[in-house]
Amino acid sequence: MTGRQRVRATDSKHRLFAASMSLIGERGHHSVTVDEIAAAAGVSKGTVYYNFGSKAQLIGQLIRFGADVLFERLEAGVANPDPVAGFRDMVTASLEFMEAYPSFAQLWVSEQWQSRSEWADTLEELREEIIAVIRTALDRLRTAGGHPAVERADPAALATAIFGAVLIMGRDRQVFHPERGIGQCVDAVMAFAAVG
Amino acid sequence: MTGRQRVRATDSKHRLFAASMSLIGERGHHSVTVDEIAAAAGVSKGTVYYNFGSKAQLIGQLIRFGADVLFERLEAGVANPDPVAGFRDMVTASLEFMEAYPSFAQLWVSEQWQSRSEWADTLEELREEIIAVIRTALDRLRTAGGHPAVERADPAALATAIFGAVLIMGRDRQVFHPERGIGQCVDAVMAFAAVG
DNA sequence: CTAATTGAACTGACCGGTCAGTTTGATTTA
DNA sequence: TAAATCAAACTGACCGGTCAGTTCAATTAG
Repeated sequence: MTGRQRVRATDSKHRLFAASMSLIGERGHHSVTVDEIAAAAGVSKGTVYYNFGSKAQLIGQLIRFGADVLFERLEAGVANPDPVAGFRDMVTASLEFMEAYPSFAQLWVSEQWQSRSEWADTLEELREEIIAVIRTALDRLRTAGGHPAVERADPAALATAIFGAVLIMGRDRQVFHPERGIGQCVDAVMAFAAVG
Repeated sequence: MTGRQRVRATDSKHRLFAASMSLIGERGHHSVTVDEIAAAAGVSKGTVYYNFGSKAQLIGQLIRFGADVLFERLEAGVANPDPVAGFRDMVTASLEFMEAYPSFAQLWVSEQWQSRSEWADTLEELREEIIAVIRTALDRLRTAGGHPAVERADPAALATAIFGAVLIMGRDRQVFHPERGIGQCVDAVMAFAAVG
């Protein structure tokens, strides 16, 4: 409870978080072992279990942490009074987030559409929230007018398409096209959505 | 090597293919065991190894099989003389394919962006080919004119965005929104791409 | 006859999880 | 001020279950 005791614990947790983040981002959580994570964090295996209880809980906390950061960043986009700029901010924030927390995108892409996943419920909730945010941004574009593409399609389906485009765009950048700048990706999504 | 021998072999292979397809599509290849696949195919475990050599090779053949079918279907879209209709056909064919072979989408989504994957090379090649097909369709839209959104953005990035939108759309349908028709999804992508 | 298949037992590597013991450093005691 | 105490933090050897892959004698089918 005192400050000094927390120093070691917090440090280990952070080291483990960081190690998990990069290892899982690169290779996926299935092929990363707890021993590897511990080694990469410069900590013993026991410490992982002391701090997190299980591999699944470690990943669960990783997801929850990532979700908090993501929504914090998305809010900034929603806050922008200009609908088009707000939309752009939202897309940019998403891609920046994926760059900063690569394992989040990896986990999402590999676990979201699997019923048996440990984190299926958390991820599904999260997905609904994100779709809701996108729909809000689309609604604002729609009421602003001048965006026929946005006005035409089923809002839920359109939001899913945008979500997919951004998610895969971000993941693709990380793995295959690191030379592709975030701006370039944002432009492609904006052009795609014909709201540029 | 003779015809009659192939009859039984092919039958077992098909049964195993079909079983793998649905099990992996539902739960992901990591959580599906060889014993389960054999049982679902109504075949002994030994037969799996007799016919495929290993789990990885079974999945590899699954991927190659799926790829063949996919490209066969995509060709139909590319063949359409009208660029817009061709684009629509391409998207429709992709979504129909994903519906018919759910594990393909599952494998893709969970393995494509992972360096350590057994099938990384195959999947990467495949991805390049698909991006190329999408770019061809986009080029035709561009030369046809009247699609400012398509003309504006970086072709490679735009193709990736479309790829992502369709992939996630299809997977989302399978898992979360089976009530959403393929037509509805196609409309959303077309509206998104502002080529409807 | 031969290729294909069966099924059941077996191997062994891998890996998540455990736990008895050790380290650390702040606090108390004499 | 130095020894004793304490609890949190940490260690790493070890355990046990799981599962891919093997083996093989027996069986079936063309």
